[in-house]
Amino acid sequence: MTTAARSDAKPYHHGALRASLLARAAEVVAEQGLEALTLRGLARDLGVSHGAPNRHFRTREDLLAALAEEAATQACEATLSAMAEVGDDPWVRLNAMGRGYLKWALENRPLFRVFTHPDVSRFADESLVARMQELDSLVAETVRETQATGRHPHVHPELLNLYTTAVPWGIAMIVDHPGYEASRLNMDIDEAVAQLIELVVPIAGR
Amino acid sequence: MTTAARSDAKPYHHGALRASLLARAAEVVAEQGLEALTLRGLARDLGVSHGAPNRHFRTREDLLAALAEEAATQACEATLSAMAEVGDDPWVRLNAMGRGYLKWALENRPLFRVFTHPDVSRFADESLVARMQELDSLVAETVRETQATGRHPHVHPELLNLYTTAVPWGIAMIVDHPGYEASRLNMDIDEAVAQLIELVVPIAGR
DNA sequence: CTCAAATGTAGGCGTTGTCTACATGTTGCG
DNA sequence: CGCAACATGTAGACAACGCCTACATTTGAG
Repeated sequence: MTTAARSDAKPYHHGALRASLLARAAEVVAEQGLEALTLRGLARDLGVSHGAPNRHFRTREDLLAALAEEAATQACEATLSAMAEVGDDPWVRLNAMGRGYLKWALENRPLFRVFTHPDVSRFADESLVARMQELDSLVAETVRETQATGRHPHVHPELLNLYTTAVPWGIAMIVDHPGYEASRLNMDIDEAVAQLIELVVPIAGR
Repeated sequence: MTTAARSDAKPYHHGALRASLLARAAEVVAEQGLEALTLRGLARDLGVSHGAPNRHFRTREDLLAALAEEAATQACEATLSAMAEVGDDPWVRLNAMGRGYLKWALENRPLFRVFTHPDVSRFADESLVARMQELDSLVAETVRETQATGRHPHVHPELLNLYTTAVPWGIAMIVDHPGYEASRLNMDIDEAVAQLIELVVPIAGR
């Protein structure tokens, strides 16, 4: 189908090739899986030569790392901004973080799928890993505070932390997995997210 | 014990190439990721020619499907046999299924990683999908029974089911993810699994 | 024993990632 | 303005890969 710019003469330079590569890459991963993502395929889709992507991503792994970076940035931002909107009660804060993270994951499935993909996060660079660990530490600290105020006091702290973080992660993964019928979740997304997180960090009486 | 079972001279036939391919493939996926899995690489590792794997798996996807099949079979078996060891109380049954599944996942991480891998389960054939859906139905039915006897009665049934299944899945995914320090979980695995599942389906007083 | 089926080998074709040399726009600076 | 450095895209090469076909060797049923 040769999607090249049919109208006028195609300019020598694409203009925004790096951003276009990232956008198209997220689409391809979401639609056909990570294995279907090829630099040459992206180049074809965007109407440039097969070597052009090399100017922006020296290797395929560099492209994946950039995708993961973008996704992780958004996920952190969603989690932290949700936290910033509530007060100091650790239960309420933890609940808000869970809702913010899960809602972002459900509303940005292509990007979520990218950065949870085991073969993408493997290529994450240092700055990304550091940022994710910062978020993990914040969550772990908040989990500790909830436990100190009576949440499952008899459970090993690391296990409680694992359980708490596993729920948004697992839910998003399952809903995102091929084979899950999205029709099962044709309810209001905010209500669904609230009900789900309430199971993990109940804040009904607060 | 065939004529040239083992000796200095390499026999013309490998003898158990199909099983060896699957075993080595699970190792490679676990150690280097799915992208590092190549048919030619497996052939080299096993000392056969690059075309030999083609006799057993016509395409690379066929190999992945066989891997997923093996993993799903084991996961189902672990879940169902755990369920068979307890009585009829749906809470106890659901708890046992969760423990059986999670324990299997934690003790068979390479295989678990294979069949939860988004680009592997994509290649699952019909029989595998059918078997997995059978297990899902059984879990969903048990979740419904627990809810009918007082477990989170005000939550949307599909959401409760999602939450319940997400926990073992998410925990195993997180522990399995690159970057998680396994040292955090240097406790008895049965005790850890029991504490985790108890958070989801408490059976303390039963 | 005979011979067909099963299994492994060898080579070829097209695609991919990535390197290098070259071409073409863009920009900073006198 | 002119022009040199730079950024970006093109084109060709190479090795590795999946997968196909032709051929070689072993196994096993009759």
